[in-house]
Amino acid sequence: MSSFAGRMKEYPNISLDCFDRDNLHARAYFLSHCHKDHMRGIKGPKLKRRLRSSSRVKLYCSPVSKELLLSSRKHLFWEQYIVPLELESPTQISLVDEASGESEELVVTLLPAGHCPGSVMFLFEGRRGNVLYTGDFRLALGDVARMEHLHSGGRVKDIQSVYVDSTFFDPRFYQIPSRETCVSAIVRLVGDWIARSALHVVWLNCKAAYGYEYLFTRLGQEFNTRVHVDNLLMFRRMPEILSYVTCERRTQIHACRHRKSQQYVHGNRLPCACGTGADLRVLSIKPSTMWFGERTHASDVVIKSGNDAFRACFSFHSSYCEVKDFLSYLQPVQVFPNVVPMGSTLAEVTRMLRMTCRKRPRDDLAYKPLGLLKRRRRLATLTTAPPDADPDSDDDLFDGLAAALPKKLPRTSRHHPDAPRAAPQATPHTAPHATPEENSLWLVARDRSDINNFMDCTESNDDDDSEEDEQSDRDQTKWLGQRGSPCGEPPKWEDFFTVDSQNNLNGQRQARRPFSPALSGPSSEREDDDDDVADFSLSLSASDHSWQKRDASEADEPPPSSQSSSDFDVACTPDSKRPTPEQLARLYRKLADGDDLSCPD
DNA sequence: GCGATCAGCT
DNA sequence: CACAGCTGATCGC
Repeated sequence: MSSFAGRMKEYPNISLDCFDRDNLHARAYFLSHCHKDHMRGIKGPKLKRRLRSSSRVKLYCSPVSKELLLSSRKHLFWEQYIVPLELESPTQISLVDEASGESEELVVTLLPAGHCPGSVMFLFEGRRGNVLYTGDFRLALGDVARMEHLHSGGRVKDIQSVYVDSTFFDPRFYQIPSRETCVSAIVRLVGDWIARSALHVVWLNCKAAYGYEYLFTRLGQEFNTRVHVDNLLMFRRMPEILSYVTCERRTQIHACRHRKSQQYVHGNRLPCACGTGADLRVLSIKPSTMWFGERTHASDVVIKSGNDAFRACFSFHSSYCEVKDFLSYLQPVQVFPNVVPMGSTLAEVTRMLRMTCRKRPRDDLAYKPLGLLKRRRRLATLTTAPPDADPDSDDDLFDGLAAALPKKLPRTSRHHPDAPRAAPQATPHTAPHATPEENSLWLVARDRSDINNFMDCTESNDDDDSEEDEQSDRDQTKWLGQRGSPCGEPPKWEDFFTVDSQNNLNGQRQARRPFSPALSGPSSEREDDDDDVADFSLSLSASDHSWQKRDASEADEPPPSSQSSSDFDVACTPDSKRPTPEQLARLYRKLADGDDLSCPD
């Protein structure tokens, strides 16, 4: 749950995801997505008065969030104040103080966040630096490198602060199975069950208002059916979702809810069939977050939790590993947590986030040639040499550090804070479906952040407290220990998927109840919502939604890598090229021999 | 009567 | 495996 108070220190005249208290005086509002914990005060009477007395204040959000927000009558008063912004379209905004007339210019860009329909991150660029507010997000490893608007001139933008979704920024939540793995597991579980008979139905015990839609659409596609939900109104302009959900109860897949859902399902009845004695076999699936430690061998993605009941892994938020990847890539000057992870403290999460930051302000650090490490600077695909570096000087070698590094570890220079930071070019960090060879190179590329992390931790010894040193040591061990993969050995989530239909789904027959015709009667009080949809068509962009249907041409592509939790079609970094197999083979030979990698072939 | 806040629950 | 959100009790205006 977000505990972000609404304002960023760089731009205190705007408020994000919070609409009460001090935020009542904001010159502009931003809504990252339509979950209630990001809408505090959004329908408050004080805010309504403020809006009525202002001619300039607006609410900026994605077009999908606008639809979702306005689908509730309580929020209709916002309609004239909402400015929907397309994703990845930088927009200049004037923040005007209506009393004094003073104005501040700001450029905002919405980036896909992968949390729920319409969810976005906000990148602000203005006089006080570039600041990224992530809202809630689930991005896979490497996604950040493919976001064009976080780069400029082929380099990562200089980010002053990131206000980050730290829900799972705790090593306990080190890895969470990818979105694709989880959905595939649920699809298989559902398929095994509903194939048994027309009376075998599935109930998805979903909690949040939005976020499960890509699961519904995937199930709808797989089984050529629709998922029964309570209300369609909010999706009326979203045909990609709408065509896979229904208010008609006569379907085998349900995500309907009822105040006493749990007890009805225990009685082998669906929430929508409460009070009837339908002779159904209901399989209950509760999507819930499952996580695995750094060295944990991930177990099942679905777990049997009772008679005809399963929990299935599902996460709206990035894992520790994914958040760390995100921040290590951006290297902001500061990071602030939006959430205190369960069982942690604000101080603890803040301390851990600091380790992903640049260690010194860009203006304060005089560049030190990195000696032994500097040669890696010439590995053009991975790093860019600082402009003032002398490539032939062997002064100021990090001898001690070099000795501490494993001999065969691929080495790279640390980014000079003033140096341009290269966006990945040929790094398969950006390749969603890498071959084994490409994957290996990707691991090399990943080692850049791993080693930077090592360097950062090592260098922090002289200016950080001893407690932090201990943590740094632990992190060094962790990151070096898992070399070969961004998160240890690449987990093959597919291998851990062990829904054994024979063992798990058989042999739990319960006494059947008399079938009730109620299920085939009028489907719902709101069933005619189905008719409301024809005259709208709000297109969901591919980069905005993971449930976007894939082209037929993509059907034969290999499955995404194990940690690619996001299914977004984020554009590749401009000008990137894939290395040829020959180039890769040469590179691996050199790596294996510990050779200098910088010499061109 | 309404809103804010919190505990309890799922 | 812990997210997101509903319900009900309590308090203040």
